Amino acid sequence: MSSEIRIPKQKRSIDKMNKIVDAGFILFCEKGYFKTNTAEIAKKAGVSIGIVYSYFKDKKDIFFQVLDTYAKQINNPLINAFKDLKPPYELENILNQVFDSVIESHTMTLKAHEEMIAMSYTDHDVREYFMKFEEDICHQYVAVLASLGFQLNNPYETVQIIIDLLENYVHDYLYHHHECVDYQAYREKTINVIIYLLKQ
Amino acid sequence: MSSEIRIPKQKRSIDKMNKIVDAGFILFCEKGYFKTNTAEIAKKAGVSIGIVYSYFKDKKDIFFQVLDTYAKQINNPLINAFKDLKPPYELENILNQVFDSVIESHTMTLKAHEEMIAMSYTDHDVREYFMKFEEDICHQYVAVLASLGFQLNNPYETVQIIIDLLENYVHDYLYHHHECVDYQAYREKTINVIIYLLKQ
Amino acid sequence: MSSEIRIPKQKRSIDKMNKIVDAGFILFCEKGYFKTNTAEIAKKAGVSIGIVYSYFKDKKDIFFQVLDTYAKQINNPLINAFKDLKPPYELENILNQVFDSVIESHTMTLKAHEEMIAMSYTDHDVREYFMKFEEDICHQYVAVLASLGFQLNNPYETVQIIIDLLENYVHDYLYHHHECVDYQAYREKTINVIIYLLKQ
Amino acid sequence: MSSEIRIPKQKRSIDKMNKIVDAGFILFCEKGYFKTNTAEIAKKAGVSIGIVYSYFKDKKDIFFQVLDTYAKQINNPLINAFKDLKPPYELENILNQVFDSVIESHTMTLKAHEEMIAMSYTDHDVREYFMKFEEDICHQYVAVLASLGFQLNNPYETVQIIIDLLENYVHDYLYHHHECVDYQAYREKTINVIIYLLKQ
DNA sequence: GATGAATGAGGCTTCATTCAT
DNA sequence: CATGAATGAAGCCTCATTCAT
Repeated sequence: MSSEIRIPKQKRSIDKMNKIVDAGFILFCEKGYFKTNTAEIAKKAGVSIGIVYSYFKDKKDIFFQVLDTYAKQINNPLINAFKDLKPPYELENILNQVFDSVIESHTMTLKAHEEMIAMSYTDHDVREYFMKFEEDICHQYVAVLASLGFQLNNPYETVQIIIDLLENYVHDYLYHHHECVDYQAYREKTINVIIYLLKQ
Repeated sequence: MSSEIRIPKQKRSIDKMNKIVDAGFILFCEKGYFKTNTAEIAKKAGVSIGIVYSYFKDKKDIFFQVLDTYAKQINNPLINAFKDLKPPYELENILNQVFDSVIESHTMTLKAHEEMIAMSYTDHDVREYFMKFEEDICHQYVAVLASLGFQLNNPYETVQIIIDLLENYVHDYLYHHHECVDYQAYREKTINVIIYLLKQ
Repeated sequence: MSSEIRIPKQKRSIDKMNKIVDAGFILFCEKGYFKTNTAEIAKKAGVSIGIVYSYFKDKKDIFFQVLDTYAKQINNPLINAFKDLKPPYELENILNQVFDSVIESHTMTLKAHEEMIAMSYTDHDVREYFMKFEEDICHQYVAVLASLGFQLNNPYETVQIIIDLLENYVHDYLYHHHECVDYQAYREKTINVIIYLLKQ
Repeated sequence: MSSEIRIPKQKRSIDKMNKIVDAGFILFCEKGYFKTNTAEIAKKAGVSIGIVYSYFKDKKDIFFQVLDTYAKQINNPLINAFKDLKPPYELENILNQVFDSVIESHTMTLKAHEEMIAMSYTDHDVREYFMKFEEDICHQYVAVLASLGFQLNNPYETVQIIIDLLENYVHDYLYHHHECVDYQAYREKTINVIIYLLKQ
């Protein structure tokens, strides 16, 4: 009979869980899931291995909690970008703000994002989680765009393309950085295309 | 140090190498690099573990050969798509053929592609390889488009966006398949955007 | 990188370390370093392989700890031999006591000594360690002889020769045992030479 | 039925055997027996692995042949040193010539000697061989000294000590080189002791 | 509850030896 | 005869997980 996983209620317990998740987040980002071991996570979290296994079923369970945390971190900035818009409210300005906001939040979580994707290719459960996450984002975007007055004929498809364009730009900009590419022109072109899509 | 890596010249040796690479390819796609062990690769290739290590320095070396094989598989179809064009030569028709061609070749190698990306996040050498590969593709596209008479103001940036749009579509279509998305409309919209980009 | 080497503080842990070192000591003596495997050491020590690697970085690290233990075992008897001297304090009597003492301590550690030497030929680090050890012994002998009132013109060189003579005798006596040699006469002759050296 | 070991008669075959033994000699000296593998030996000898196993039963068999070769190399110079003596025939001069001769031949074979000793600690057969070798040397020395007119009361024991003194000096001089030792004084003292032994 | 020592299966790799060509 | 590709047992080491204290 293995001991049950504790669901923490007390503040101190929640603190500990968070520390473990944070440690996992950092290490998974730095080294990837398979190259990170649980002892390291425990050490970085400042707790014992035993504690880790009293809050989490196994290593993968830690990963899922990290996923959740990551999702919240990435999710809010993206959507908030629209809510925090500053005038003038023309599309290009809006999109530039969104781009900046996404770049900022990605700077922290890009490696995380990649590790999640990496895992999602290999692990069925992660994949499931990830796809649900992407759908949520998609729905939120559609709602935000509707609230901004855009009446798109194929909102989900349009939003999917826009998200992809945005993600690809940010990704390339932050991480890949091919030498042959002028990233200012790249950004302008991407925004231009998004505007084209939104105006249909 | 001690044991040299054999570079096979004889047909039978090359066959054996290919079998190992193929086995690696399949297993890395199915289970990911870290969940595949060398014994499995040897077994699936129908050879002994020892022979694997006489052709490859280590497990990662197998992965690189798989990368190479994959790169060639994915590379040629993409470019050939333009060469095998059938009339009528209008842009939409051309792009539809390219999409079909890419979908077809990806069907085989999608999982591979994803595993490569996954690895590229974690492993520096793989990343290096992958970025060089992506740049090559980009240059080839630019050349093909030039030969087709397109005079783009920012060719590399435009091609980058086009490739991303294409990849994202194919990727989502083959793998993610979000329920809320109409993939026919998604495709049309994507092609429409690409045409918009090429007409600038 | 990942797994830290534990430095045991608790008695039980130190016991376990000692058991591993002892097991290593015995096995290295019996079979030599290269023919002893880590699983054997663990088994003889009555612990799991894992625990071996939580106390020692690798197999060679075990060897170094064995070296240390051995050095202490061999070192003290040698020097103590002079301190435990019983009257009459004439040189021949003293040397005979030293010979007996060294023979006694060597009986346990001779094979160890040899394995150390063997390793020192092959492994740079072991060699370094061993030479330092030999120098220490040499200095201690010089000090002991000085404290006994011997005023030698070339103390280090004399001591080096004496140590070698002593070691060779003990070694041959305990281990080689050539049939043509009368070991009583061999011993007397050796002591005679040492006295000759000390009287210069 | 494993194939018989070939005993080469033809010149070409003997050449090949010698090449293998030479390669083994060099590699065993450089890296030690356990860190040298048969493929390396074959390669350095310029023959195929198969050839190695047609002349030698196994890896250890190669080692024994190396031992033999080494023994002859080391043996002859030692004894010849006495035969090649140049006047004036006083003892100190003679011994100095012997020392030089031994140093010269050891310079080549010191590492070999050490590796042999190392092996002799671990391997029973090697040990047997080695002890026989040492006894031979001893007998030869006794004979040489007799022919030079020395009438020793315990010839074997005396020679044993002399050989040890000689070996230790050469060994320390060539290999250990402790900083605190003046090797000229060390040598003079050693020769002085040997003379003392021979005059008894 | 908390700790971290302990376990041991399993992964990667080497290499002495054989044998088909 | 000669070759060197092939084998696979065995070695070193890691690490997810458990459990005695």
